[in-house]
Amino acid sequence: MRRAGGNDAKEGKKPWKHGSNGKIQKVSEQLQEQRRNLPIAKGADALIREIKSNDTLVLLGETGSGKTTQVPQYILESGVLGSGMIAVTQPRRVAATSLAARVAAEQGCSVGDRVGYAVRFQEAYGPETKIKFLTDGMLARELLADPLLSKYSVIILDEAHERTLNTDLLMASLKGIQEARKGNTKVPHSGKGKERADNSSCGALKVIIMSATLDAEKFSRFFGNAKIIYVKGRQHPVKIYHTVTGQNDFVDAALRTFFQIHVDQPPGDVLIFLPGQEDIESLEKSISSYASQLPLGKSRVVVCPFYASMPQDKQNKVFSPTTNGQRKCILSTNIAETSITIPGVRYVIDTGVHKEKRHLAGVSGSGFNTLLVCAISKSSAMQRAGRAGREGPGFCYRLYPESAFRDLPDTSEPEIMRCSLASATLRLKCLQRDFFDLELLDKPDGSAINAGMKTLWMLGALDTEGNLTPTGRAMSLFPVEPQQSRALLESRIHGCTREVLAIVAIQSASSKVFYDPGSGSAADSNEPGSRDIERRDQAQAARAKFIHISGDHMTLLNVFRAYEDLLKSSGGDSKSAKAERRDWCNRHFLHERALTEALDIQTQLRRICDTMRGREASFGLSDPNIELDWRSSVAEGPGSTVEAEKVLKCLMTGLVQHGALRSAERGYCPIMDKSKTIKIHPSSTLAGKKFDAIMYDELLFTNSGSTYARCVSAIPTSIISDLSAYRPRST
DNA sequence: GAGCACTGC
Repeated sequence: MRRAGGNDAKEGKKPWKHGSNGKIQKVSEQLQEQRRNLPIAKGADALIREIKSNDTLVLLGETGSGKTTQVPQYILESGVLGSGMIAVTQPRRVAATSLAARVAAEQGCSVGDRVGYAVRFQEAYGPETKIKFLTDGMLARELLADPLLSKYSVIILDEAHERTLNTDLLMASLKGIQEARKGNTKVPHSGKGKERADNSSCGALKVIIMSATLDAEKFSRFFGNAKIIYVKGRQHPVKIYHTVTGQNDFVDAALRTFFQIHVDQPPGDVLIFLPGQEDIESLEKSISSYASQLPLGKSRVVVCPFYASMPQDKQNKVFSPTTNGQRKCILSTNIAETSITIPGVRYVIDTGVHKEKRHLAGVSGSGFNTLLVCAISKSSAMQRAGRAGREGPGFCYRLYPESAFRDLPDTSEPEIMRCSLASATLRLKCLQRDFFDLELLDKPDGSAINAGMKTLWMLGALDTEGNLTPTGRAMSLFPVEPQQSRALLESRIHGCTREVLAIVAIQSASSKVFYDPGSGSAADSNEPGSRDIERRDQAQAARAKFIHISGDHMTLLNVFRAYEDLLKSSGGDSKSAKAERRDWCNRHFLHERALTEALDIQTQLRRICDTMRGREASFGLSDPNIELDWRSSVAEGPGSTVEAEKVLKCLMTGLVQHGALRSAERGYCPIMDKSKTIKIHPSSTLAGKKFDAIMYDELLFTNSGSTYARCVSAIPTSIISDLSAYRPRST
């Protein structure tokens, strides 16, 4: 067990943890009082009766009902639990950790004792833990090691309406697990029905699906008409306005609406939902410029852009209180819709659009992604409006007519229908299941399922019959995309695991490494235009020293190495060391968050390599004498041509489907779909350059109408033939 | 020459 350290900063003071005994008692009484006043508290006894008499329940609770914090405690206090644990899943890490802190406080214990949590890189639970908050991805991983989830007596899937891929897959698995643990059927993961379950040991499993929207009936039907229980919420009323006609230019409409509010309405901050960075920056400029022309005496406007890929210290501006008479105007992407709550918001302006990423399987498995601006759903619109009513009555201005709202789909399409299925298929194959035999709330198209299978076959993870190979089994151990775990396994043959591991770690970090300055600092500049170009030139110059001629993958390796060197010279957690690292990242226009996350991932992957080392034979990997040792490094050393060639060779085994050849008249053509023409994304170090063949992490089709290859490397001439002649093989 | 919503293992 590992104790949490990182979460304390976010929670601020925790008197119940550090105070005297008397103080603990006092805080606890206040908390108990708050608990008793929650809307769900009135029905607690009835709820427990329902939980006792039903295996599965659907709990439909509005925001502010207290369902997530209270239901696990009711179950714990009612004694229905027995010797097992309660798992409560969340789509997001912050939710899991902060809920654990809250519930531990209400229970009067420390996080990690009776109440704990588990998210990637961070966990706090022990032998005493009865309530465990965890991300849905974490429970999905646990399922691979323990297909009956035998540690748990009750599993609560919270925020089920968000329909994340992992929540959907868990729901499908839980149905089978319940049957198996009752002893009625075979073990759910023996799809072919060979074995009988030895399942009486862990007892029955209760499942509670929690949702905030209209999906309750669908969940209920899925679980054989499970009982639905409704819980009232507690939200302040939000008055909603629609425009009379549709708006062509939502940025301009948002600008005008903001100033109407600013001039006519009483104090309160304004939150504007926009699709992406570009619109946010453009609106930021216009609002700042008009605000500076307002007559003196009118309250000043503080404009706060807010999107996930913004540096952390700039994000913090959103949470800092304004001085008297100022009005904050937050320009945000979807990040403020669910992930983060911003205090002080009284007015919401909803453009009605967002950016949506979608994977298209395409013909012949030539998958590519789209990132397009499109209309939101009704539940998104309601969620956005609700952001104005967190602290008091609020107002929501929708920049579309009421008729347009009525035409919106009820909910957005579940992730399972929009993403690549390769990774999920690999996990299912490890449980001897697949998408064809799995009962799901929504089933992806056959073409999407087949494309996922084909990818795994080309990587050598499945054989021609679709059965899991030893390579596939080994790949599944790594919490990264199959393309990357495949490259990692290949690296043992070329003796460059250290290098490939670093690249895989940085690739799978969630935030990007390079920071592209937009107009971020333009608001306080007199000549925004020239300032922008200057900053961009600075960024390019700072980046130049990392560039590797072969392209983005080796460039990422150089960045990662430089950061590792920096850590060696100024390691430690001292204030000055941290400041030095932050300064270094800022000077080089790098996101420190991406680099620290990559370090965490590197550590995690190394640990998995360590557990596999020497056990290659047990995975059936060919030539068990070649170990997967993360210390093995290219003998010729960093910067050598041999190094780049070996590393790129490994990466290419993962990117076999992501190669393109240059045609004289049309730019680059993907080998999987020669009818298509693609460009190298402008963010790439290879943008505008010409090579015979390239490989890339991803193809992205955007509103500009072009398809771009992102994260691109040139394929060394010596191995171009490997690409077209590729046959799946095992490592 | 031109651009990358949000999560998660």
